[in-house]
Amino acid sequence: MGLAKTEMFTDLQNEIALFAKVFGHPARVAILQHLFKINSCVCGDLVNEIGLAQPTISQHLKELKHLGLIKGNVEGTSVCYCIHKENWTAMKEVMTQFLNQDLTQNPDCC
Amino acid sequence: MGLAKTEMFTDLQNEIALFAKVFGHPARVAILQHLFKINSCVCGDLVNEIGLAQPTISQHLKELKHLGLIKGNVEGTSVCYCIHKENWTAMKEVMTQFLNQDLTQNPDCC
DNA sequence: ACTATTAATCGTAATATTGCAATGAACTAA
DNA sequence: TTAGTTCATTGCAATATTACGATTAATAGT
Repeated sequence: MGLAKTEMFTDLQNEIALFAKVFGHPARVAILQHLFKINSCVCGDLVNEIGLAQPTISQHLKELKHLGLIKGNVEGTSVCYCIHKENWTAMKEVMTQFLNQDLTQNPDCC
Repeated sequence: MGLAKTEMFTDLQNEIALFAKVFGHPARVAILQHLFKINSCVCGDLVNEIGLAQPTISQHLKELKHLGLIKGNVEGTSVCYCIHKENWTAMKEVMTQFLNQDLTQNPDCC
């Protein structure tokens, strides 16, 4: 199949899964880390920084942009990318709530 | 290809990606949320709770167990699953650091 | 206009993921 | 032992993802 049955889950569950999925590839993790690290926005330096071909990086950037986590600005022939701060913060809120579910409630059973 | 070139990324980047990947499916998100919610540990109630077939749930549980996020105990004919608290906390630490990268540093560029 | 540069898109091959029917393994109860 | 229950595993079909060469589109410089 390879097809997630999203209709049987809540909006929140699907939202968490979508965000998590985009972090589920080390290249996208590396791209985001680099965008956080570099003071100015970066364009195709990412292709050199990360060792993947230009079309591959472009594809990963597209996915990140599609989820709203980064934004890109055309500057001449190059494109400048950076973190979309508001959306990142909103995403962080959702993911943090998921990660911080209460562990103290139940005694260990297994 | 369909094959992530993990060797060109850091251990941390790969670790984040692996954790994120397992959260990248709503069924696994739902399973974890249910394990957090239910006071006692759950076995095949998950099959009823979530609307997927038994082999499918079993496969998702296997992935969660493989990453160490849950543990399972055989109890007669049924198997009791619950969150692996120590590992969950360790994972949360890694993911939280990734999510909490500093946004205040750079001015918006785009 | 011509060329170079940069990045998106297209097309395609290789691999991974998802879902389930069928089966198997382990235990329980009679 | 036999039958029933529960869950894991196997095998397979459908779909998704990843990666990149080739091409295209847009801009800049000459």
